[in-house]
Amino acid sequence: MRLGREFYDRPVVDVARDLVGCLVRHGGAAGWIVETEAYHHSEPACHAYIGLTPRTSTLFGDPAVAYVYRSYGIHALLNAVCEPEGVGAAVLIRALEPVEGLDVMRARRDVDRVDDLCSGPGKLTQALGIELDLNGTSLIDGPIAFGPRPAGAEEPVVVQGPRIGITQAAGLPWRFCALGSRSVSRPRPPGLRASPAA
DNA sequence: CATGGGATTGACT
DNA sequence: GTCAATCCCATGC
Repeated sequence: MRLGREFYDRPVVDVARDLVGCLVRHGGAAGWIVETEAYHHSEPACHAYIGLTPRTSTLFGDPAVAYVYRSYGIHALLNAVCEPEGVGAAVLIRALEPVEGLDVMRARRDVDRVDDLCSGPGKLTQALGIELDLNGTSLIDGPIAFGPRPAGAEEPVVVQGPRIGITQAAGLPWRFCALGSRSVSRPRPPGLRASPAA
């Protein structure tokens, strides 16, 4: 079962929050989303901020499509395009908790520890076998599948904080994490300040 | 056509 | 904590 087009055709921050706890499947492996970030063309951290170019055409296109791009020359990062056509917005999938196909993930990543398989945006694409050729493919009937949290599964406690690894618009609290997951890309979840009494 | 920067990771001090 | 690796593509000459 997959999330429908209407799930993505909404404000991108809402989609980012609601994706935490959902399932991603590709290449014989799957994991629960435990960390996401929202990006929107109105703010400078988003690739779509510069406007419509060949690179950003996926972001401005139909929702329910995968936006995959290369970061730092090395890593493929997976996003789900949101909001109506003409709005450049997407949710970056930053971390998963491995659920299925652990052996395939280990073979692709060449690491053993479960917590290291998908605990970062570049790691999870490698673990799932997602590369740039999947940019622009449909999330409705394409190779990458996003599924809902199973009925009856416990709803994750989602904490919200500032996005990671960016310099522009760093103050926007558009990052969402499942509280308590050991697979988030940064050890300390946002909102949990290890603050001794001041 | 040359250049520079980036939504990262892993290795090393 | 620091730092290099390395590819795509937007921008500028």
